[in-house]
Amino acid sequence: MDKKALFNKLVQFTTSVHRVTYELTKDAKSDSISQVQYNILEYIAVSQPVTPSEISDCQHLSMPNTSRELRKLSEKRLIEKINDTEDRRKQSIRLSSDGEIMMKEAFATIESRFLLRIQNASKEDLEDMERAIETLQKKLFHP
Amino acid sequence: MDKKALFNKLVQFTTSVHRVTYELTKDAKSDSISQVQYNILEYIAVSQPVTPSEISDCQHLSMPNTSRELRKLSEKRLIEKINDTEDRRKQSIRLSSDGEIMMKEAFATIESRFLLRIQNASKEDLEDMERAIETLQKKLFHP
DNA sequence: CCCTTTACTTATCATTTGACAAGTAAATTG
DNA sequence: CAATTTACTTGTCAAATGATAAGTAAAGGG
Repeated sequence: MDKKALFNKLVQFTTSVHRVTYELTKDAKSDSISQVQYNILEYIAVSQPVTPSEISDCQHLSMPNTSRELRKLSEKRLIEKINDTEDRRKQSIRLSSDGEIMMKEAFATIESRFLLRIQNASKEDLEDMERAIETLQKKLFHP
Repeated sequence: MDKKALFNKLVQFTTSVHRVTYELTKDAKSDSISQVQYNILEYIAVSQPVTPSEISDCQHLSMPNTSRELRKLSEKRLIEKINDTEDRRKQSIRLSSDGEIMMKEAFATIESRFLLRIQNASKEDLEDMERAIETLQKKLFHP
């Protein structure tokens, strides 16, 4: 098996993944927040509690810009900042109840589109997909 | 197999794909062009010749914004616009020789990082990955 | 206890991106 | 051939994003 050929398949594959991700998530976010703000909320939703530094690292945002966006999300009552009692420089960021509701709705939209996409898949197809995802996650998209 | 469980695996998986894509492509583009401009060039590179309308559709850009970015890329001598002889409203967009060189370099950077990532994969691993990609492409990320 | 580092904030400015209104020119259609 | 549609352009404006300088407050280390 040629590694160059695998690379070319990967390029095509990631293009497909990005396209499908776009289709599943298109307009799933509320109009009241920007794309970057949505990305931050999604990250918080799956990893909470997180610190501003972690958001900065994982979302590839500078600390000043992270701080600004978190302030906006806080003003919109979508997140809560809790001061760390151990290290008072640190903050703990969580979704507020409004934030939880917003993200729950977004995920529900995305999931329903996903279910539509695989509606015709057989039991065997689903198992194949699951195995394929695990293979790639382990052998190619590992950390 | 539970479809909800598969959905959760997919969410994690696409996050991984996006992360690895970021790592492979980070700083691969020249500083002289913006991210959107790079995306357009990448699309042209793999699909040329293309029309401005196709770029607009596939890159999710309005026609006015597509037109502006193509003008900038043209001014930077990275693409060439050729008027269609059949339908004189249409244009055919291709990479210029400078554009070809720029994209060739970018792809070379990305490919070398990819090779580094799979350097320890066995022949069997590579075959597993290829099969997994084909499975997902066919059953999940189809058009 | 000073000095340095870490975590985060504030302020500011430039660039990029997105959106809309209006326009041109060629093709198509009735 | 007039009216409509298609393909693309130009101009303009606002919002989002990115980058940098400077500052605060707490923690850590000699």
